[in-house]
Amino acid sequence: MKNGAETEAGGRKRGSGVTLVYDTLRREIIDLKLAPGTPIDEAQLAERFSLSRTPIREALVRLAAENLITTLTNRATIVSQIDFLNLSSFFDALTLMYRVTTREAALNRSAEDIEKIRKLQAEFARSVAARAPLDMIATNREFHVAIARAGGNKYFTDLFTRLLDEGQRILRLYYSSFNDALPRQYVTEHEDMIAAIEAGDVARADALAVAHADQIVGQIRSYISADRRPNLDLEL
Amino acid sequence: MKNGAETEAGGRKRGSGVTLVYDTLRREIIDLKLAPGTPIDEAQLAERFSLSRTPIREALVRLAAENLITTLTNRATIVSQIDFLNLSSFFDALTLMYRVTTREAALNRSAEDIEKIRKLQAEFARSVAARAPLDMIATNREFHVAIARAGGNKYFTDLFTRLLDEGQRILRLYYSSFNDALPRQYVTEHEDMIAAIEAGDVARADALAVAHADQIVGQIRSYISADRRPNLDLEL
DNA sequence: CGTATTTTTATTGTCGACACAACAAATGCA
DNA sequence: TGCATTTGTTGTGTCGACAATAAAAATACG
Repeated sequence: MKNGAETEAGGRKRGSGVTLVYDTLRREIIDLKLAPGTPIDEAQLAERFSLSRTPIREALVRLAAENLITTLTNRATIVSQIDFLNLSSFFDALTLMYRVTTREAALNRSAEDIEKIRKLQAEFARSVAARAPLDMIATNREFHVAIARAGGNKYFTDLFTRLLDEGQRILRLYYSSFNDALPRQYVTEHEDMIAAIEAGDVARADALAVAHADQIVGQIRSYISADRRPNLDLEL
Repeated sequence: MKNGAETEAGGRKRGSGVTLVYDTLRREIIDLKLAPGTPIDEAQLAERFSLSRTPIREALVRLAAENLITTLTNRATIVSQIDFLNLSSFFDALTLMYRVTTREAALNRSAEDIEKIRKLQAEFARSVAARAPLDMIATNREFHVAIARAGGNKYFTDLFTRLLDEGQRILRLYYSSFNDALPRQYVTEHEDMIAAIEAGDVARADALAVAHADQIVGQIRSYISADRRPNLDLEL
């Protein structure tokens, strides 16, 4: 082994290499370990994972399909830029999906669903208490995905997950630089949502989802206006 | 040339092969020329397009990412089954996106948008008049995508397009077997929608979208209950 | 004759090598 | 010096071949 972080080789099963590369890169991109714009070199990755370029390429195609990387034909492929120009569109979409998934959950939740959601909410509360923004973002995502799953509509869950993953990068970008004020408020909002879902109170679930989404959107918006980064990161 | 339909070779540009294969297969799958469950043979496609298996494979990965084909590891890859079990989830999602995109269009439409929409509506009307169900389905799709584009939210447009493409297969499955009663009613509904969008009447646009979606969903539902196919096509 | 086991076969997953395209550097010319 | 042209470099796109795997076929065994 050359060094801990760079070498991930070893006897894997036949189809597993692609998945490993895909999962690893995906995580690194979402966690902003690979900054937007970072060039991706196939040969380099091939060496890192002790694979040929073919499976690497396959993983990259999948990432490109998710719009996590951008391939400039015949030239480079880079980590996709975060699209600050369409931010309000994104927020609209996110808010809508917050609402829809929470409503559906209130309609269709089962006892096991509630249990799962509670467990994830506990994790979320722990992350907030520990003032760990990165964990908070991750557990918050899991919490809402669990709610979407409880709703039982795979199309909604799918669309929502996609949006959350895209948003993950935006969230990390801002939360990680402003980690003083971790919003404990979210914890109680989550508790209220669980109660509304468990009670099957669709209207209340909806209202809470709106409030929660507005909360998050407002917070990010205030970060953005307090920051000058979006103006610098404009795509060219 | 061996025969007209199977050979599509010739001097293409470097990166274009993958796109061609992807587009071609995508269309054939959506048009049900390749029935759900049809096995996909890489070598066979390689020969058909006069390419090596590598670019074919890349196209297949992209189709798999869109859930149009299903790859059974190490064994076959087949055209994805249509998911009749989650049909009502699908209809819920479709209805929601009909509403949202039509609303947004009423808010943000420009004069050019309206022009484009009208042009596509004219095509749609022609297809209905010509009693050409396949054209009707295609132009209907384009009509609604244009509305979504006019809304200006790329996330909504993207999600909606994805749903429409998935639905395309369901629509074709039923419309092509019941092509006696081509619903002329849709044409006037479309006209009303355009009027509401142009007038910026969000509430009316929303109501029309709901009615339109219910219309379509109801029609497909009645086809399904009049048919025994869904019970036969259960996945195993 | 039916079942378990081996062999064959078909097809995928992976590899290393090469061809090509775009950019960068170097060179030639005015 | 300023610009056009050539050459070099880097990294992608494509290829043909090989290895692994799982189903089907063939064989052995009760």
